[in-house]
Amino acid sequence: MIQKIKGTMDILPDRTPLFRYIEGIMREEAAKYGFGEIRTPTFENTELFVRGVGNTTDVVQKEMYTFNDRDENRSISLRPEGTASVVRAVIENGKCSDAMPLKYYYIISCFRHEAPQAGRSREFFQFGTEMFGSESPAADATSIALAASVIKRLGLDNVKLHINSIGCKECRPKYRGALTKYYGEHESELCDTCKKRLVSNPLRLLDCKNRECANLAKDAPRTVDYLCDNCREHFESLKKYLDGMGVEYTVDSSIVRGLDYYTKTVFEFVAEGIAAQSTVCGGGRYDGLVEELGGPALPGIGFAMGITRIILAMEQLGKDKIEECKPKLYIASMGEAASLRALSIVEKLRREGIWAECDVVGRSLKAQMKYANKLGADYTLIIGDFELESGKAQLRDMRASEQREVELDNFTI
RNA sequence: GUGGGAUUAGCUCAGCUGGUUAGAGCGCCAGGUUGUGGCCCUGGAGGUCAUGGGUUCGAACCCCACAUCUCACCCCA
Repeated sequence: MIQKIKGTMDILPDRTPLFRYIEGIMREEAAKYGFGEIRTPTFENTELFVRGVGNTTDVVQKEMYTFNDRDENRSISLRPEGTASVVRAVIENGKCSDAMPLKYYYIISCFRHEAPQAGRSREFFQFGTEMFGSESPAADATSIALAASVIKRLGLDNVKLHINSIGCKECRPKYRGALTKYYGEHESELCDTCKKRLVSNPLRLLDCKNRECANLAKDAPRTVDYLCDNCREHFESLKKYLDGMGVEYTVDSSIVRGLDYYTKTVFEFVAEGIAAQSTVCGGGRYDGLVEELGGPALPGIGFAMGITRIILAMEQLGKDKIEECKPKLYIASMGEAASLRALSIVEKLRREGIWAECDVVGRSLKAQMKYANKLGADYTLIIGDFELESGKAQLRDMRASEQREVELDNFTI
């Protein structure tokens, strides 16, 4: 047989209710916070992601699904994340002239060619938001509060918020310098990959899980000590907003995001007790991105929440069991005439909005009763030739195991 | 991309140092008398032992390759 592509998944009817439940909460919360849904194409010009996500990132360098368009021979890519497309759409649709802020959310699948493991697949689902046009930490706090609200409603008290500030164009180089200097003095103690990172991306040294490196990170210079006045004020103010809004957090100087566009605020919601991919939601501010992609100098902030990682966190708490809807009524029939009648009654009830089922495979009465039981039907109506003639039938209450006679043409359950 | 573990029925797994027709539980289907579910009992269907090579008189079992899953690194949601 032809198998599915590595790192993709089939989600069957026993699991889709959980996805719908989670996505439903995301939509409701987003709406409450004034975010409107935006839908953008699954694929875009490769250049959009190269410029938007950053051409030094692993995501762009080695994880994108990139191919040439059949008739125009241009390079297009499956989206590896959602932000770049939204920024593009906002610019392209002239939304930069609207009243600020602009608030969008989306629930999409993204694609990255990575080695699959727990909480990571090649096609993955995320809930994301983007908010444009406000430099104020109040905007950051609002976005974070929305994410926190979704997590709270899902009952994930094993998920904690970590925040940090990585500064702006002004202060980041200074911090970077201090960090390079500090780690340079301890280069011999670093793991091999960190030695490389020292040159390529020193910020990433901070969250290396290697024991030696993690020890060094404890005494490493912290971003918050190198922020320029503007960034420091912004961060301090953000904390006040979060305090005032009752959003709990811890400041975690090891948080660095891997996409190039982040500035100032960065944050992660981390699930405790999950082995590897424990970051359930990640986001931050990206003040230069809109301009980078050809729009006006519009600040922005957003986050992305991994739906399958959320499910992992829910599973850990045993909160992943979502009750499926059950048919209220099952009609068991015997004989062709009764089957015809069963289908017509079921169809009528369905049009009235009642959930009803009947036999469509030609099972025996006993087997139909078993099936009704398996479906979890509340009631079963039993009809055969005798009932068709008399116009009356037995309606069985499956839970109470009692039955009563009802009019075939006019009965209620 | 780099390592470790795994792959036997729809699902979860047994299968002794290679030895005839590969097993269990659950699930599915059908029965346990004439038109009534859940519990119990009986029976049945269902497997080219992931795939392709190799070693051997003989391979689910040993060797190689490949695929997928899984765990970790890397990176990220």
